[in-house]
This record gives sequence, structure tokens and C-alpha cells, in this order.
Amino acid sequence: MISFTEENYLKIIYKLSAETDNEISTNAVAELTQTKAASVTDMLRKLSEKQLVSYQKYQGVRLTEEGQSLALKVIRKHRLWEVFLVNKLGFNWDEVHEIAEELEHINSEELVQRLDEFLGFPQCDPHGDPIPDRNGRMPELGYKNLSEIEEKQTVIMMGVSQHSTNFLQYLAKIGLNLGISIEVVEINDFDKSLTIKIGGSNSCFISYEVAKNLLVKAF
Amino acid sequence: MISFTEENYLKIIYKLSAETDNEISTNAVAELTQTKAASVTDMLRKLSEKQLVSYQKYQGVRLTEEGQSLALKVIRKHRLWEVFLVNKLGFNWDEVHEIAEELEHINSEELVQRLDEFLGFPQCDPHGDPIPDRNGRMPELGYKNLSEIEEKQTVIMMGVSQHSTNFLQYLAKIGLNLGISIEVVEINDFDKSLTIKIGGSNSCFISYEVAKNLLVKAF
DNA sequence: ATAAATTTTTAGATTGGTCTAAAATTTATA
DNA sequence: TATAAATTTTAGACCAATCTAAAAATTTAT
Repeated sequence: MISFTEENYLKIIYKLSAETDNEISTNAVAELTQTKAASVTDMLRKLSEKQLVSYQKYQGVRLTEEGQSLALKVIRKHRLWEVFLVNKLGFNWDEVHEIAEELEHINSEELVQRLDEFLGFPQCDPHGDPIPDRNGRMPELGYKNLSEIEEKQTVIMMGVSQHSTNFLQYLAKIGLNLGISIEVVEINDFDKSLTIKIGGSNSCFISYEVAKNLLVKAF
Repeated sequence: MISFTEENYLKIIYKLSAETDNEISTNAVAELTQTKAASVTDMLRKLSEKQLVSYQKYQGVRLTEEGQSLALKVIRKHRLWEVFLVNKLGFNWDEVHEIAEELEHINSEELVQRLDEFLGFPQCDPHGDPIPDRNGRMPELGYKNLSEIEEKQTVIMMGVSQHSTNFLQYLAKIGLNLGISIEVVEINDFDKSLTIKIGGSNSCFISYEVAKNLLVKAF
């Protein structure tokens, strides 16, 4: 059996792995789990004994096949529950993360399967993140970060790669909703900040930091 | 904060209290929590310090107002989730108990409220058990046990007071579904077993033990 | 009314997850 | 490349929830 806590570690290691090909450092894990490095070391040893990660001390950690499969199951559940909360219960997309953090640990293959069906087999969650299928395959949606788009191009807002309430409420304030068009009017050379036009009308200035967290697709 | 485990103890003490006016014994709690009496003693002391139960050693335990209110919140969530699983996801009533045991510990008042609304404010769960309202009031449905019904009377099957898969599957086998009519054809003097007619056609023989666990209302 | 049986509590240990402080290792820098 | 800085691990502790074995209290039965 795998515990609630262990599932959280796997999920976090998975997310960190998505951003790099290197081993994940103890400190990086500690930051996301909101624990101390010493606690992470203990847990990594345990996960390693269970063959869910490969871990050499001082050398960082990496998920095994089995560890990744478990991580993807948790992420699948998290994202399906988020769809449920938004599409069926009427929550806003900035209200569902915390609740889904709890729901993702409910254990029942049958439940996940039926929930998926009830929701109409969604491809992505309310933040535009892809939902792994029941075999742990992550659909390739081909979105780019707004920060990679060139001047004068127009794209469609498809998601975010940062889920904090703060960030989502900021987006709501400047009128950036899923599905809206974004034209990159101008890119500032020295800090890569951008001027964009939202929905064909509102002009708006955003930082590079923000642009990096917006997922878009070409028109 | 109250833990998952503490919530389970409160729920179990509540259920035992519903059957008697006396204090609940340590052993009775141990049986339902699937733990040893020694563990129960420790937990009762802890719940007592938190003012969720009143407890004198060797004298059994009773919920305080606050303890009862928390227990009812857990039961409310359990039963609402059962309705969701059966009515929305298409589970059978004998498949949902275990899953609801996990879902009942998800913490979000807002979620419970919206779920209740999404389900159309149901009065009772798929087993016919009443669902406490958001203020912790248990609706009085006025059902009786089939064992209290007299010969020649006809009633409607409204629920069960025993949720084991075994029992529910036995009911399914003899054709006893919610809403069906039951005529008490004959009551056997020496063991109180009964002959009943189900849905106006099938005659069937059931034990007193079974009859005690069937909730019915007069026609 | 007292002895026997049962129930309950205490004492002490274990496991999972966490912590702090100190030691060991790796990385960066002068 | 030696040393300083940063990271990571170890050692030892704590808390929650559980256990077993033994002691204490209560209940039952003779």
C-alpha cells in the first residue's frame, strides 16, 4: 500500500521532472512538499526501498517506471476532480485546487473510470492541463508558452502552468480567460515583457514571468 | 483541527448512541473501529480533552454537543456522496459504502453545499438513511422496521439499517428493492420469522434478523 | 459477600512522518 | 586547487495512532 504522503512526494517529483532531464534535488522537493530537507531524505530512502524512485545519496532522485505510473494516476484523479468541481458544481477555476488536493487520494479505479465517463472523457482540466488517460499516457496538446510567441502573432489562450489563486485572480482581473485571443503587439528587448491585445480590443502590459505561465495555441 | 481518525471515532460513537441512551462502552467502540480496547482508551482521553466527548474512566463515553455536530457533518457527507455515486455515476447501492468512507473526510463546507444542491437536496441516501441538513438536523422520516409490522398489513420498502455487501446482495437476490411493496402474510410464533409477498406476487420466507434490518413505511 | 470472569486502563514499545542540530559531501569561488 | 558556501545526510527527538502484556476496576455468579 502507498500512503497519502508518499503519493504527494511522487506527484511532486513528477512535476519537477517535467521541467528538466536531470535528477531532482532534495531541496527542490522540500520546497514543494513544504517540509525540511531532512524529512525528504528519509522519504526518498523509503520510496527507493519500494522501488518507486531511483536514488543515490547526494545525487538527487528520479522516478522509476512504477513511480511515474503512480504519479500519473494521482495527477489524473486530481485533474478529473477539478473538471467535476468546475463543470458540474460550478466552482471557479481558482477555487478548486485545494479541494482536488484532497480528492486526488481517494482510492478506487472504478470510481475514476466512472467519473471520467460522467465528465465526457475530458482532454484537459479547467486550467488547460492535459489529463493522463487510464493507461498513464499524457495527451500531447502541443501548447506553447506565450513567452515563445513572436511579435505580431495572434494565439488562443488554452491554459496556465501556475495554479495559485493569486495568479488566477490576476488573470481574471486583466480579462484573460480560456479561449480568448491574444495578439503579441510588442516584446520589450531588455526584460522580455510584452504588450498584448486581449480579445481583439483591450491592450495590456504583462511581465515575462506571467507570459511564461500562459499556455497558448496558434490560431 | 480534527483528524481523519478522530472523525471516524466520533461517527462510530454517534451510531452506537443512536441505539441506546446509555454511555457507550470502550469495547463496543473497539469493535467498530477495528482496533483494540487499549487504543480506544487513548483516543477517548484525547477526544475528551478536545471536549468532543464526555468520558469518565471505566464509565463509558458520550458525545458532547460539539462532538455530535461534527459526527453529523461526517455522516451528512458520507450519505451525500453515496447519493452521488449511485444517482450520478451509476454504482449499485451495495458498492458505494467503502468509497464513501473515504470521501466523507474531504474538508470543504462549500463543496458539501454545492454537492447537496447538485443532487437536488436529497432527503435520504441510497439505503434509505436520512441525510442530516447543513445545521446537523436529522430529518424524521418515520420509518418502521418490518419486524414491527403486523400480519396482513402491506408496507413499502424504504431502506435498510445494515449496509454489508452480503446483506444487500441477498436482498437483490430475493427481489427486495427500494420502493417495492411488502405484504406480511404470516408471522411464525416461535422464531418470529415471516412469510412475505414481494411486489404483489413473489412469496418469500425471511428471518426475524432480516426483518429487523428492513425499513418500511405504511402504504 | 466474595470469588471468578469480564472489561477497561496503564505501561511500555512500534511505525510513519516530521523536526532541529550537527556532520558529511558537493559545488562554487578566489 | 584549496577553501568557503551551499546542499544533503545522519543522529536523535517528537507526535499521532496503534499494539501487547499486565494491572486495576467493574460486573456477574455462586
